Amino acid sequence: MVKPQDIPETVTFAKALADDTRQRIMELCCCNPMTVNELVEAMGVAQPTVSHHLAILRNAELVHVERRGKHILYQIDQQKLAENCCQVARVFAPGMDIELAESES
Amino acid sequence: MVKPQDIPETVTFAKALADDTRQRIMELCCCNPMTVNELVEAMGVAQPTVSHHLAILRNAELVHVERRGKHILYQIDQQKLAENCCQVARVFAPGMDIELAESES
DNA sequence: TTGACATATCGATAAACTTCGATATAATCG
DNA sequence: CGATTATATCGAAGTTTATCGATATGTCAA
Repeated sequence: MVKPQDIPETVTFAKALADDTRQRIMELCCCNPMTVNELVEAMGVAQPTVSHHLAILRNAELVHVERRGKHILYQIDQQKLAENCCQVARVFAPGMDIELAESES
Repeated sequence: MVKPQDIPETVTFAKALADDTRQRIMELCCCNPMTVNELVEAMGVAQPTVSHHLAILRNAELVHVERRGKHILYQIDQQKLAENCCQVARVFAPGMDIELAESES
């Protein structure tokens, strides 16, 4: 129910990435948690717009979401993101070997 | 200069991937060259539709194109595709180490 | 040349997506 | 409780995108 089943994961992933505003949001919260308002202020777009993009990233399961009092913290799920990148490479470039090694945890 | 604006490469790449029809085309020609007609027959969509998607893949520089007499052969540029995957991971998941090693050459 | 085949481009249509103002929901505080 | 703050959802407008029929371009063969 959470994920429409006909659409391959690689398509959901690519669609989630396929917008400049979304990529800018992703860069902002790739390495530390950000509230929606912090993202709004950093981005210079309306709050519903940021919420909309965050919803898409949530659906693609590319972000950690954590309620912290009044605020909600968003942060990129780097593991998921990297795994999706590897999956894309495996499917469309099977002749290349892509390895995922965590640098720390 | 081949790339028009200040749209990041990662956005062009993600947009090129962000369609189911296109991903099916990409799977068909990821490992061996295919003519447009072969793709049309395998896909069950109209020829202009396939040409349209191939143009998008060309713009993203994700395919090799080779004229072979009357036919034009398309094949995924696996190297480029894998490099783009790595770039996406580097930008949005810098805490993960992604390595690209060719399995053959 | 002409004709046949392969692919690209054009133009129209419909569906999907982005954006934002207005409003609803949820949590906190007094 | 009511007021305030933070975020999500709704609805509309504008933009982009996918699709396909018609047509143009390019290539080969006779």
